[in-house]
Amino acid sequence: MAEHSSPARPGRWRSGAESRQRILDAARALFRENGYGGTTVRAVAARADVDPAMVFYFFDTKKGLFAAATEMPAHLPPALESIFAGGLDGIGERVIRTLLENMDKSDRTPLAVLTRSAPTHEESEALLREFIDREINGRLVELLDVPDAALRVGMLNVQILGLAVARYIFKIEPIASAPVDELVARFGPMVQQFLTGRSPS
Amino acid sequence: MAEHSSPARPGRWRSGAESRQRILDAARALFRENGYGGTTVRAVAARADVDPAMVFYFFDTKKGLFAAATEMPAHLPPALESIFAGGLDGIGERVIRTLLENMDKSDRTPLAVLTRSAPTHEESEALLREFIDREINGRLVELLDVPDAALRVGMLNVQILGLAVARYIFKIEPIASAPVDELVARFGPMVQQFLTGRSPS
DNA sequence: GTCTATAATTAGATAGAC
DNA sequence: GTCTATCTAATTATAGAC
Repeated sequence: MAEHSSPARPGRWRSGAESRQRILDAARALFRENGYGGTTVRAVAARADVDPAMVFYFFDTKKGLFAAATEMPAHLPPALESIFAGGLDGIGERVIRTLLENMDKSDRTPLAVLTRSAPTHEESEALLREFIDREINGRLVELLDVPDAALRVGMLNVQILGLAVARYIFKIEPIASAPVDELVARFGPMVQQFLTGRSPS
Repeated sequence: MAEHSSPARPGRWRSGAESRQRILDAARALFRENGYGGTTVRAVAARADVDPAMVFYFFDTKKGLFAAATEMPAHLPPALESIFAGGLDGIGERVIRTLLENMDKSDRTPLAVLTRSAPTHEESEALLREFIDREINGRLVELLDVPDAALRVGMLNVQILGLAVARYIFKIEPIASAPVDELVARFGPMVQQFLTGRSPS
């Protein structure tokens, strides 16, 4: 929480871009904590230390702010590349590690934001499902090339959502405090098994 | 959605208990869909086809309504008994089947309601964690009797939350539409393995 | 770009008639 | 037990000064 401390250009204390960024950061935090309905534009403005009217200036409507705040982080897709780059071998460990490392350090945690909030039921579903389908499921189903690939990938989705909710939203112990390596060691081989192991049927 | 059809006692169309029940049903549905902040007392009343003032008459405040609506269903604890009754043998299948069968038919789905909604961040955490800790984790940790029991049970929590979110909230396919038997066959042995199998460390 | 002032709406909650 | 009417406060959103 650094107070305004820009030494350059006296008389023009904050750039528009900085205000915009402060608003986005505040919005993401509040949407994640209180959901869409539970978050007010005024609260976002107060936390960002800007005037409520500025929020509408930049994002027009509350929904516009939500859409901007829940945009997927730019640095996640590159990380996803490295998951698939190595092929199926060891993909269980890689997917769990990539997920945890990104969500641990990310302010955005889009999964957490979306699970908690959403202007409406349908929009929330669409946003999250589209992202997971496009970035993970589709490519993984191709890679697996087995008849029950969809179900196996579905099981991975359960792990992703379960970890996100348990670790970041409800902070259920010991999952919330476990080191990444520990969780990778536990979940990685298990994921590897149900993705690439023989079918139970 | 049966319309008022009580043949007894003409002139007194709805009992207080019935109105109370209608309000609770409507509240659960809306809290689950839109969260606490996104649900208005007026909307609940409209859906229950009663006057908004009635909601306050029965539950005093919006929070009181939420507390009543998210009360754990009475028929879930008995079901939990049967999970533990059989001991560790086959407990993986039993816990997954019990969870799915109860949530599939329950209007209450406390997990779904709680994951989505909550008056505040902290209350939501407390409610859900307390229930899971008391009804599942504590007893299971005892039963396991191994040094890393807490982590193994934590992994089960991840499965429970992941299944709940994927199947009931975001309806991610093919998890959402898969028959219970299929999911039990997939998740059951996996759960059994990480609960009672040898430690990976 | 930023703020003041305020319009328009909607929320939770109460009083009291029936 | 149920409804009408209403109060108060807070919310989204806009207009316009600086």
